[in-house]
Order: sequence, then C-alpha cells, then structure tokens
Amino acid sequence: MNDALKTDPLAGVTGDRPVVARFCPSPTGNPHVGMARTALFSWAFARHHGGKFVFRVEDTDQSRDSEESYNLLVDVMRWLGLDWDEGVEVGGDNGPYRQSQRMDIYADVAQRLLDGGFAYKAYDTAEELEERREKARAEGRPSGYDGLHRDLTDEQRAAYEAEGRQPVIRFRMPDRDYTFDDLVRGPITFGADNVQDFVIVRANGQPLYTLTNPTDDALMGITHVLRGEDILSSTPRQIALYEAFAQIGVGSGVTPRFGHLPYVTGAGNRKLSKRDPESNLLGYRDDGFLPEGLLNYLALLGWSLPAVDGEEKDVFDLAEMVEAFEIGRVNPNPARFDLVKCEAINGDHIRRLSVEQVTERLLPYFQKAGLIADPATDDEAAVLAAAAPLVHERISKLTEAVDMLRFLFVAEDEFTVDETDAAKQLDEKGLTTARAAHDALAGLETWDTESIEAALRAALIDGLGLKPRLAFGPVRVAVTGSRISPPLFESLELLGRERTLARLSAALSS
RNA sequence: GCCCCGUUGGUCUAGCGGUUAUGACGCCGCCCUCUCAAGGCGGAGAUCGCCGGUUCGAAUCCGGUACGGGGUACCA
Repeated sequence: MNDALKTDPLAGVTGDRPVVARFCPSPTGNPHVGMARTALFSWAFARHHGGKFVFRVEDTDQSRDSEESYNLLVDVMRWLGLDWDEGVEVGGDNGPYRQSQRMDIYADVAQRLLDGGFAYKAYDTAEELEERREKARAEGRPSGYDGLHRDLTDEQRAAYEAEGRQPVIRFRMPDRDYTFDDLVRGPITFGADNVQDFVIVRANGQPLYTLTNPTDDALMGITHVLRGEDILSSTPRQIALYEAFAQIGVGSGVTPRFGHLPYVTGAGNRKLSKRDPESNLLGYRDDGFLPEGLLNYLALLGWSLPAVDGEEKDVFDLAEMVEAFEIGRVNPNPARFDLVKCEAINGDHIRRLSVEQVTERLLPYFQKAGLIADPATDDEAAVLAAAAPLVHERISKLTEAVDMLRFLFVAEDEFTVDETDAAKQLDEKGLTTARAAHDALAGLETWDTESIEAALRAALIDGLGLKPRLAFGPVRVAVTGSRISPPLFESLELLGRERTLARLSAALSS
C-alpha cells in the first residue's frame, strides 16, 4: 500500500500509444461477481486513461467451456454497461476474439518458439513427472518441472517417439530472477529457482492458457493487464514469454504492465466460488439490482473515491468512477462480499433515479411476475406510473416493488390477505374499525387521496376515538393484504372505490 | 515442503511519521410519522495481528514472527 514504491502506471509501456486494457474470461459456468469486478476495474482503467477496452473470450478448454456460458458472458457485460471497443460480437482489427477461432495462430507461435530455441519438446509421462515431483517435495526443493528433457539430443527424441510417446511443448525459462512492478502491489520478485519450464502445448496439440493468453495480449497490443491475484505467480513466466516474443516478432515487443486484484471472498475467507448463489451475476439482475448499484458496490470492494475537502463519498456512478479511478489506489487485500451493504448501496441508486426512470425499470419485473401484460396496456402503464412514487424510496431492490404493489395489479379473485397480519389487525375491534371505514368511504363524493384521508380521519379518529395507528391498521390489512404497505390513502385512491369497498366487505364477512 | 500475496471496529474503507484513528453498511436510541421505508440527530463498537528495531514521536519506515489466502497441472 505504499504508493511511493509503485511507479506511474503509464511508465514504460505506452510511450505515445494509448492504453489498451482487456477483460478475457473463460466461458465456464455462470458469470460471477469477482469476474464482474475484474471487468469493472479494467474497464474503468481504460476509460480513465482514454484508452481502449478489449473483450476477448478464452475458450480453449473444450471440456469446460460452453456456448451457453459464452452467451451469458456477453449478456451480462451488456447489462452492466461495460462497453468494449474491440472484441467478441463487435469485432476489431485484431480478431477473431474467441480463442477457439485462433488455433492456427497459436500453432504458428509455438512453432516459432520451438525454432528459436525458446521452447522444446518434452516426453515425460504423467507418472514420471509425478514421481519426480514427490521426490523434490520430500527433499524440500520446489516441485515444478525439473528440466530433465530440456536438452534432449535428436537420438533421444527419436527413441522416445519410437516408443510412441507424444511430446508436450515446454517453454524454456531463462535462468534468472524476475522482478516486476505490480500496479497494485509494488515490486515483486520471483527467484530463478522457483519458476520452472512450463507446458504451452499439450501432447494432443492443444495450446494452453499459458501460451494463448500472452500471445493474444501481445498481438492485440494490450498495455495493461489487470486480473485476479490467483495468477500473480504466473506473471514471471509471461514476462519471459514476452521477451521471447520480442525476438521472434510476435506483437510489438513491449511487455505490458501487470496489476493483480485481490479476491472477493464470501462467508468464511474463501474466494467466492461460482457455485455460491451470492456469486451469480445474473441472479442480481433477477433480484432487482440496478447495474449501477451493483457496480458501485463492487467498486467499493478494494477501491474508494478520494475524499474531497475531507468528505468521503461512497455512492457514485460509473462516470464519477472513471473520472477518479486510479489503479494505484486499489487495495491489495481481499474483501468480503456483503449482500446487505450491496442492497443498501443499490437502494441509494434507486433513490437517485427520477420517478420516470424507476417506472421504466420497474415495468419488466411486473411483467415477469405476470401482473402486467407485455406490452402493458395504457391503463396498466398509468397505474404503475402513479404507484411508482409511492414505493420509490421504500425499496432497495426493484423486485420489492412488485411485492408492495401486488395488491393493485392482482386479479380480484386472486387477492389474498396475509393470515398472520389478519389475525393481528382484523380481530373484533379491527372489524369494527373496518366497518366504520367502509361506511365512511361508501358515501364519499370525490375519490381522491385528500377526501379519503379526511373521511377516514373523521370516522375513525374523531368518530371512534382511535389512535391513528390503530385506526388505519385494519383498513390497511383488509385492502392491501398486509400490515406493511405503501401510504394508505394514496393506495386507496389508486385501487379505486369499487375494489376498496369490496375488499373491506370481504374482510367483514370472512 | 517450496514460492508469492495479504493483516485498521462484525463487514468494507480513509490514513503515506505528530489525528480525540475517517467514513459507510449493520446494530442501539431519539425525532418525523397512517404501516414500512426514506430523512435528521445521537450512541456503542478498533490498544491499527504479534514481537523487536529506527525515531523526540510509528497504524504509517525496517526486521522477524503468527495467522489467513493463492500458486506449485498436459485448469484458467
């Protein structure tokens, strides 16, 4: 966290070229929140520096990747509003942007690394490797590849092939230490003894992430790599690969800067896994989170807006984040995802919306719940528009509005009253109150909020001598079905005289 | 085992050698009030993982150590 140790993020790599950052998930399973935060920080970094943002998909593992997951990824990026200048679906000069469509490129790069002596074929079997690994570990040595096949002669290779062994291709790590200046952590050094030769192409000819990721970053002109700390320890390998690329003419010859973002953890201290329901990004959309609310909360996990005049501000939108985002301010320590705070921040964002905007955002949730037709009728749209202000500041997720306003949209024969609430509020006294309310409202000439309030106050508070909370409780439960509801008089106006009186009558006769 | 990263109230976070250690979420109380929220006010809650060192002075700098996390794959 000592920024003095960290150099300018733009130093060394850009020159007069613009910043190019990227997000490159692999399409396995549901997109999760840690992924979204990585995307957000990379995106904000690119935008802050006026650079480009590339969205690439790393689908090189056929056994784990799926088309469905790919579609989800695109869908969620669009929902979040993290737009990309180059990448899947939108194209660009350095495509294609799905690694499964770039296999010929990797084969070519691997061959050139082989030809240049930067990589070699290794014929060890899995069993042999395992045995040597165990031994090294037992002796307290690092357990990576021991380099046994580093310098095989032609005869030795021929002999292995005669046995029918298929070689992997391994990258030859230069025998030296690697130090790089991490954008969020400062200088980090890996000793030569601890970074071994690694596989870049499988025995079956498929390239691995270890090759495809740096190859694409080099070819796509990526200047800044922001990613999870889980791959911090593979950074020296990638730097070595870049140095080889410079010599065989892959990419521009410049090594990007790296920044490793901390984990987002769940309960306990475990990294939030794809299987945790809390990590499912699209679940947040279904639950009624606003993309700007979720993103704001995610930004807070490891980053904060600098205080202005001693004032700290933690509710902000993407534009404000872009304006202020500095990678050097990102916290290197992991942060726990707190759903309750996420909801609170989301509520703040809902309240920032205009009534028109909330209404618009609410509509699909009512349609999904089957309360409003798709497309909405003029009448439904009008009721929703009139009701939205009643719940606007009462909800922290859009779906909460659906529950609060259900009584307005539900078909009359499907209207139900919460049993517990009815038991508490519609006892003998409550029914007396409800009857008085019914009679007062039945004779009302003008059906609007003011008249309704005046009539009920006159009948229940002045007439029956009740305290306000005792007076309105039974009416609320009978008419909205719950002890908790939007403001009562406004609700009754929207419900209309007929339905209001019918529900009060129903309560009296049950 | 070996390598790397991290450690400030329950959670997130400010802090960059001198502060009564910042703010947010949550929690408690009060105000407002037709319920629930929102809003306002106030409160509890941190000897800054631990031990040494440097310094007149350390949450801040240095060295150890403990604990947590990650890596150590023909996953990414």
